[in-house]
Amino acid sequence: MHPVVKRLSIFAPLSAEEVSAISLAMANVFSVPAGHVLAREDDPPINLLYLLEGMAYRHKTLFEGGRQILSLLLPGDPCDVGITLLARRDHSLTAAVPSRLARISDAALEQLCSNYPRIRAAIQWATLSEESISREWLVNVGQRSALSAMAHLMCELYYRLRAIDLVDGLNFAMPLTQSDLGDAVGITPVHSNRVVQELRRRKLIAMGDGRLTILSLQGMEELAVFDPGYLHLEARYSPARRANS
Amino acid sequence: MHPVVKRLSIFAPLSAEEVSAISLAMANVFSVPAGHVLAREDDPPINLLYLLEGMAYRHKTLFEGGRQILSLLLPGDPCDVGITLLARRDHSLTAAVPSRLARISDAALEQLCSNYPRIRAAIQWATLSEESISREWLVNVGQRSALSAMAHLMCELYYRLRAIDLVDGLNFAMPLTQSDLGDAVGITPVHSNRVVQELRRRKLIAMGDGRLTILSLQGMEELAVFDPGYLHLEARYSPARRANS
DNA sequence: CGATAGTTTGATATCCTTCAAAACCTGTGG
DNA sequence: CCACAGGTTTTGAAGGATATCAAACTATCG
Repeated sequence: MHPVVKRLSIFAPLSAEEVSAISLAMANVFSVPAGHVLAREDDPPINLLYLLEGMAYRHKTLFEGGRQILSLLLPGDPCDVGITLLARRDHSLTAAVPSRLARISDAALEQLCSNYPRIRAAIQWATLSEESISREWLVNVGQRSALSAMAHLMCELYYRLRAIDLVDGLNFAMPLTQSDLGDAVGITPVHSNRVVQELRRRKLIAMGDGRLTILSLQGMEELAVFDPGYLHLEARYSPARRANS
Repeated sequence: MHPVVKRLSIFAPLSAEEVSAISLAMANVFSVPAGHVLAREDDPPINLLYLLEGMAYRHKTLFEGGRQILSLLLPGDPCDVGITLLARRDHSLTAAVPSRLARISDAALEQLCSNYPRIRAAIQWATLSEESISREWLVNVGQRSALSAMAHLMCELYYRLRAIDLVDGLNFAMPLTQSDLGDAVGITPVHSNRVVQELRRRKLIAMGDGRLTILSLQGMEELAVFDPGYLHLEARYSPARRANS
């Protein structure tokens, strides 16, 4: 299934017509190597991208070398919805692994959305859930210990990848270096390494070769005090909700 | 001028008709006392609010007492655009001071936006700029020292309030307690106090009685390595940009 | 006037950073 | 096949920033 369809289907099932409209709109596909900078801070905001395969991250780099990873983009995630309303980009976007993306023009996206209101809603929903994830990251960095924050990040990745069928049991592709992980949770690469080692020592994870295995999901969730609600992955139109309205 | 109009006018000047349409749509006004919880985590997302006067903040509270303030809302800021697409709220919203707000139904807002496309764009822009601020907060908490982060937050407040004409020179209303400020930059109330004292000692700020004065904007900006670009407050349709397109 | 919230202070503990270097891994060119 | 370069992981030692704990002080308010 098309990655974007897969992603948006979490929000609401899409009709065959909607599915093919999406595939059609995402025709302009290209590939980039690992480390490729897709967009740079201060660039004029022209690219509307959808990640199809691989992984990318938003980040900001500081004065004296510090770097903060702001969010991780997984297959099907929209990269910069609506960004053309801003005068310039406030952060960069780079591919963490060799990735495939689709470029779509502002106009074409608007066309797609106005033809298919449910697609508009689904894309808005995807954007809202990315914002929710950002908020949780702020909690991660501001309130949790390094160990707990790292475990939390790994749990998040597991749930997000599982939702788009990209996990194999408790094992999944995780191409980020320990430095990258550190930059995501606001710690030093050296400390990131020690944290990863501690997780290994506790038999909670196994990691290497660009893959991560969660050995004890329960153990990780307890350590992180992880509650997947913020990912908004439950079916939006669940029976429980329907009963309320 | 209506606070929402003032806020949205930063994006683009609004016609008299658009101005009165906004005022009309925001007719359902109510007041809340300081500390009033406007919406709670896990609540069903029904309220669409606009802050008219005062100050509010989004926050998450943890297991064992920790609290992270996720963002500050100033007059004219939309509170929860689009949130009805989510099954439940992932964070709480509370008023920091006695505040006035407008409640507007999902349908009425959609009506307003579809009648006036420029208003839709302006609201989207306001949402995008709030997201940008959130990203900078992540940098604040993850990468800057407590002193630098606190200075950064104060600079941000100054610029945001200035943009909506709520500063008096370098002095403005800042009703947050030192604890609140600490929860915004991810530090302890005790440390927050020491940081504030250090800023005072360096003659960079004066603070008290619910007001903050920046004594040296340059000094604060240097300490924070502050660049207001992420606030996206420059006129969107500036001569410089027009020349490009 | 006592109660409650916010601010301030001091002493001590701990988490995380910094610095420096070694070990390891992978791809490249000779 | 080896040597080498560059990036990543690992280790150790030491310092610094922030947390924690406990208590005093200040202001505000009914």
